[in-house]
Amino acid sequence: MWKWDIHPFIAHKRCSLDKHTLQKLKDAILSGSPSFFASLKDQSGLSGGYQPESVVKVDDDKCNSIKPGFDGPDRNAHISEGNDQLISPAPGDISYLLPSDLPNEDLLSVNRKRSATTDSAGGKSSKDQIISKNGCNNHLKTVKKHKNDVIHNKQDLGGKLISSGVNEELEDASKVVAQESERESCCLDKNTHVADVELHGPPADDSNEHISDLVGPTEVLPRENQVPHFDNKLSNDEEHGQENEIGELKGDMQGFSNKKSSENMDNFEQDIQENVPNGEEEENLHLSNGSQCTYRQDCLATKWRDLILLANISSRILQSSEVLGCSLGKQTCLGGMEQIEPGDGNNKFISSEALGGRDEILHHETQVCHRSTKAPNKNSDEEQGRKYDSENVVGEEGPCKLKTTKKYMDKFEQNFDRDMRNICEAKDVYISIDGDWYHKELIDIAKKKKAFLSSRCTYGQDSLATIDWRELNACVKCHKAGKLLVCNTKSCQLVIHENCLSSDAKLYKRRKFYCPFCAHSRAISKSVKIKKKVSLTRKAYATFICWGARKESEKQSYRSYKIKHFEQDEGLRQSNKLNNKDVNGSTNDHQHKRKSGYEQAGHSVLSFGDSLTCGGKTVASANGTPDSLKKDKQEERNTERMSQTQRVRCGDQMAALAILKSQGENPSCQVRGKGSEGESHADIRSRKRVLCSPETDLPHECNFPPVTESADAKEISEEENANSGASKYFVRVQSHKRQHSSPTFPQLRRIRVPWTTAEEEALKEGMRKFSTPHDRLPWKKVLEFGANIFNESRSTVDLKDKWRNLSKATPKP
DNA sequence: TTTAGGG
DNA sequence: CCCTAAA
Repeated sequence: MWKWDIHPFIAHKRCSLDKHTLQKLKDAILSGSPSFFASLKDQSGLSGGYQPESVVKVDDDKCNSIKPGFDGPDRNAHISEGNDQLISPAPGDISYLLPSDLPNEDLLSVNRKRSATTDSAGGKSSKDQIISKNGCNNHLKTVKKHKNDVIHNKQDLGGKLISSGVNEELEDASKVVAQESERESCCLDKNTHVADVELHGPPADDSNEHISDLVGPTEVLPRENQVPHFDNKLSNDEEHGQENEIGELKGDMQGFSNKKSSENMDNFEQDIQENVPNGEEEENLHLSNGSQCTYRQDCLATKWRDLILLANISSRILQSSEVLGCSLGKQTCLGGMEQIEPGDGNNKFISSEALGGRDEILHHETQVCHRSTKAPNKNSDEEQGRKYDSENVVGEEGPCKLKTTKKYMDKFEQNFDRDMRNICEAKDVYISIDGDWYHKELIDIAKKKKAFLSSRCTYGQDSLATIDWRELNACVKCHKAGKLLVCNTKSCQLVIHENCLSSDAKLYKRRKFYCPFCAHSRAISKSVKIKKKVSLTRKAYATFICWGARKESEKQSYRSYKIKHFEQDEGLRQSNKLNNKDVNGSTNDHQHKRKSGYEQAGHSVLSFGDSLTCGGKTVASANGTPDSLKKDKQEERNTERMSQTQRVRCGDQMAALAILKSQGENPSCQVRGKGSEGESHADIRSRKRVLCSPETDLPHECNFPPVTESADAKEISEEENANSGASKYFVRVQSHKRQHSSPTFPQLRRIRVPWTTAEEEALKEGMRKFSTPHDRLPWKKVLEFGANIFNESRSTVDLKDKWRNLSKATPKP
């Protein structure tokens, strides 16, 4: 009996026995031999053998209150025996709050109270007042008052209690308890009591006693560990001595500590009041007030257990206080929900929700209590069953607790993970993209959502499991049906009334409604996408600048050659196929030649390719889409034509690098490319190219396919040629900025620019002017001479070649 | 860097 | 047009 709840017992008795018999039983218990109670105490460890008194007691109170119904009663009995007056009034009130302590007394006192509103003739004035005023409903309030009163009384009247014959043990325990209780206002009834005590002043013996009685040995320790925070919160005012202990515990439950004790208390009280059903109370009164008390106590105990479990879980899981708090609240909520009547339950829940955090817990507890009260009459069976389940869990010794806790924890984690996955999947979240921020944010949302949903679970369901509110067709917030907004996210089960959104409903579209969680995470995802796009465009921009800056110069051809070979021979990814097609059709000869050339050149090409792959991003770049390839081709060609100013290029390149760096790009790629190229290959020129060529630097993410010279190019050039002597494509930009080029692959071969007659004439003219017999032909001078006439793409080499061709065509014998 | 020359 | 080599 001492091990476990008295609930079942009481309930059973309640149902099976008539009032008279019950009263007898009560009396018997109350008048039970002290030794018996003493033994209970000893065994339970309440009296002091076991645990650190202070700490243990508090926990015990809560825990024990639930299970060791006996202890409470016994002790109470002791107290009550001598002090009916004192005890019955005040204790009775307290008993509601406190689980086990008062059961017996409660029975008596309560009965008295209710049956004869002014039962406690001997009771203290305060007590009497309370009782008489409030009756059953006031339990909570009364409790508070009583607590206060009790405290005061005890302090003031403490002598009475003591004198009344309260056990010294109790007193001691009570002291300890009181301290603890102060700390741990979290405890259900006790909380209120404690809180009151705290608020009002130093804990009184009475309160302590009650608490101590309630406390059970087994649970004391665990709870302490877990609950500490509560204590801290609540205990702000008066518990300094316990700070040490508390401090230890604090670490665990930070999440809980946030709320304000005062608020909590107030809410708690309100909840209690609200929760206590009048009718039920009356019924209970008839049966036995004591039983009610016990039930409450049990409930409280259950709550307590839940809290502990939650605390454990929370502390272990994620270390996120928020989550923990939520989960706790949730569990508690569960208990309350099911059997509470719609009206009461809803109100309670809402209020609790609004309060959140710690308040929630308290409320839940309250709810639970409430439920319990009702349960006996209506759904006693189910209720009891549930209670048992929960209680068993709770009631188990440390190890068991751990087990269950673990179990819950695991479950919780699983659920959480699942939810996270869902959320992420549903929202196409780029978790790993740009740093941790999004990731964290999304996870945080997921956590909170999870916690939120769990906090709405009903008692019967697995507290840690997620409830599908869609199926329930009930508002997540108010638990009522009606016109509900269903979150558009598939994996999201959130259903809520528009009115329950609390925040701007305008934010949410009715037709395509996303719950606040999903909406926010979606928004984040969007921002991520946009950000990604920005980064891409930025890269492209940088690349563009880079390219523009890049100097093609005469070596341009060289590079393109190289690249071409690279693509062809290397079979550069998919792009090759396309390119090959085009190339084969139009420029077979060239390819072959180039191929051979490539071989001769050595592995420079290969190395180039490697350099591209540096940073691991390159590979992707190789793979391009055909369309993009074509587009890019032109651009690239254009670009190449234009380049000729190295200095400019270098400057621009630097700028581009800077940009890339600013983006967080790893410039290593560029560096690497340079290094590897230069070192591994004898071909200086190729190396130069690599170094300078922005291509290497280009972010491959752009996915611009490599451009291959193809029939298209020819066509284009020809067309242009037809249009005008000089094609824009070939414009050699001497200014700093070149025409844009695609950031992709280097162009294989520059576009052929047919010579115009004007150019030919200029060439002839120039040659006439500058050529000196027996001297090297001054192509450079000629070029400069006709700079304004020659196509920008013309180089000295071109002039030479052209001249040669002209000479061939029209040999001057 | 400029030129010459082979392809 | 491209590429290499020599000056």
